Amino acid sequence: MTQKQEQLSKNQQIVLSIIEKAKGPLKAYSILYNVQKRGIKAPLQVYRALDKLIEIGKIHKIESKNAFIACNNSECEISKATAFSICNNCEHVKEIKNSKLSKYLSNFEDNSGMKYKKYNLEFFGLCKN
Amino acid sequence: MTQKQEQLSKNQQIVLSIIEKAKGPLKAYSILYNVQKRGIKAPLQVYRALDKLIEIGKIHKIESKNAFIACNNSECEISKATAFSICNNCEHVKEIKNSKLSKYLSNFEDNSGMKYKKYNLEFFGLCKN
DNA sequence: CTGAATTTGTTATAATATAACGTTTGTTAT
DNA sequence: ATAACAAACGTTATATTATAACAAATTCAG
Repeated sequence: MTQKQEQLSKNQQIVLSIIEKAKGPLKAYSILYNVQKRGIKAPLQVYRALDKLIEIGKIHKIESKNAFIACNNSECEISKATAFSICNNCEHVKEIKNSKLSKYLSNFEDNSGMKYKKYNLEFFGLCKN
Repeated sequence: MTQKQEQLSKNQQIVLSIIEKAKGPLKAYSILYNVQKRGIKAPLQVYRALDKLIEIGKIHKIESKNAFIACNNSECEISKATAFSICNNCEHVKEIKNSKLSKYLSNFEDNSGMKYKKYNLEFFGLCKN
């Protein structure tokens, strides 16, 4: 039956732990500098780990910032419905958990008849500053 | 009173016309190759025009593709509420005009109390292929 | 006209991301 | 255990996307 082990590889663990410890989204090369002491030397090693972590939903990419953040949604296995709140002033980013919003967007259909399998939403504003 | 002229500069016109003629989103360097015969030689000239065109809402950036598309929303003066439909297969991209959706998102508030001034939404799926 | 702001042109470089190779490790079926 | 396959690794080079810095030209309100 082959119970799939779904265990992260070494590089994936290293990259994930850095992202999870961070207070905000991290850029790929900033991750790279942070993990060089742990043996990861090349951008590609970071990008490969990032790709995998995104694929399994452990992290998300903030497209408007080219940065990566840990998933804040405990049930998120595959990230196909993501929404973020981004402060234009302090750069703070937070994943929005809102079941009404996610239901609304997951069920959204426009007149094209196209059925959407995935969405990414980024809100911008100012937090209390 | 200074009726602001709001006329596009030469480079801005050139870049805009290329984007408007295109069937889909264009990448910055693809725009550059397309306008070299018209005297624009350097990436920065393209990026500056793009920045301005985005600022005044004539075009939008598709963040997940690093590509630029003409605004499809005649009333769009400043792009602070954008939604796109993206086909994962044929790469077709279309701006979604849906007043219910835009109202819903423009009025969205989460528990953080943060008021959002801008959003960008990208839907992914498959069109008829 | 004049000063301020915007746009331009140009060179160089920064930042982000992937191609192509061969090797190593992990998993599954026999 | 071991062969076969898939996944992850390491490495070098390079592609792609975007901005810094500076000086000159243009536009425009007063």
